[in-house]
Amino acid sequence: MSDPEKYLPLTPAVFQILMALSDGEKHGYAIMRIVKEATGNWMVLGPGTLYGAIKRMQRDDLITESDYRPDPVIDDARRRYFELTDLGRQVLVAESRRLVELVAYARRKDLLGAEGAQYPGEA
Amino acid sequence: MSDPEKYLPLTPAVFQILMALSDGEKHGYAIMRIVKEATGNWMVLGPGTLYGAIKRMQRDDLITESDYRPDPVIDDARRRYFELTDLGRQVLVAESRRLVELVAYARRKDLLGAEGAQYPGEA
DNA sequence: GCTATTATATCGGTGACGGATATAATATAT
DNA sequence: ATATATTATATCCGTCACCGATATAATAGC
Repeated sequence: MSDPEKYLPLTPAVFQILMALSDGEKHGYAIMRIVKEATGNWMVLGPGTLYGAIKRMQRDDLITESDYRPDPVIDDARRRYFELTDLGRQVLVAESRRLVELVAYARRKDLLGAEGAQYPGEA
Repeated sequence: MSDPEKYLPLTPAVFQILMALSDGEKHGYAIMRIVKEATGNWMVLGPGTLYGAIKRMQRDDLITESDYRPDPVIDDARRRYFELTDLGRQVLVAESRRLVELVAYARRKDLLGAEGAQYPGEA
């Protein structure tokens, strides 16, 4: 029952990979596309970053290789599918909460406008 | 007029140091204490991290050494004071906005409870 | 005067990132 | 049928941030 907090803060690459897997198993190349799309072409994972991170995340039991296979008609034997472990999901939630705290901190420092203030009418 | 976005994402250490300096110049050791306090003893910058980061941030023109001196009665000649540059503040704001986007992304993925939802009554 | 704290600085190990390169299967176009 | 682009995974290596250890010395408190 290792404490999810011990894995924080996540690197941007690891955070995005966990996010990409949060709604179901996906193969490596799909993760690449999703991260690129989710960040508006801002973060582009090269193969070195992607597969290096995947290996470390497996080692740390954040993700695991699943035996999922799509419809054989559209399957591609090369693909390796990965999914979140329970720990991986807990770590992702913990990191998300940490980010919420950072945003609150930034708000206190007046670094963000009134836009999206927690409570309308707030300073 | 270099684009602040080019410096993102910030490392956790750099982000916290910029935050610590956001409301006025401070010397290195004070930054250490503030970061520790602001993160609830969670992030503790050792001297290697602190002064290494400071050197890089000066090189990148995010902070600059100021000639500020406190009341000579309580001054300490050893201290070196640092302050945000205009670029440093812009980068800090840009990073804060990036974090807001990440939190919104996490909300869309249902990783955060209803707690602190942007609009009460929201899904 | 002795000791703890304050304050800055450097060094070296560890590890993440990211470009380059490689290989090959699958899909598309001619 | 064949050439080409895309999909997909994998490794290597240079760079750089982090971070503990170590060092030095001024200041404050006892």
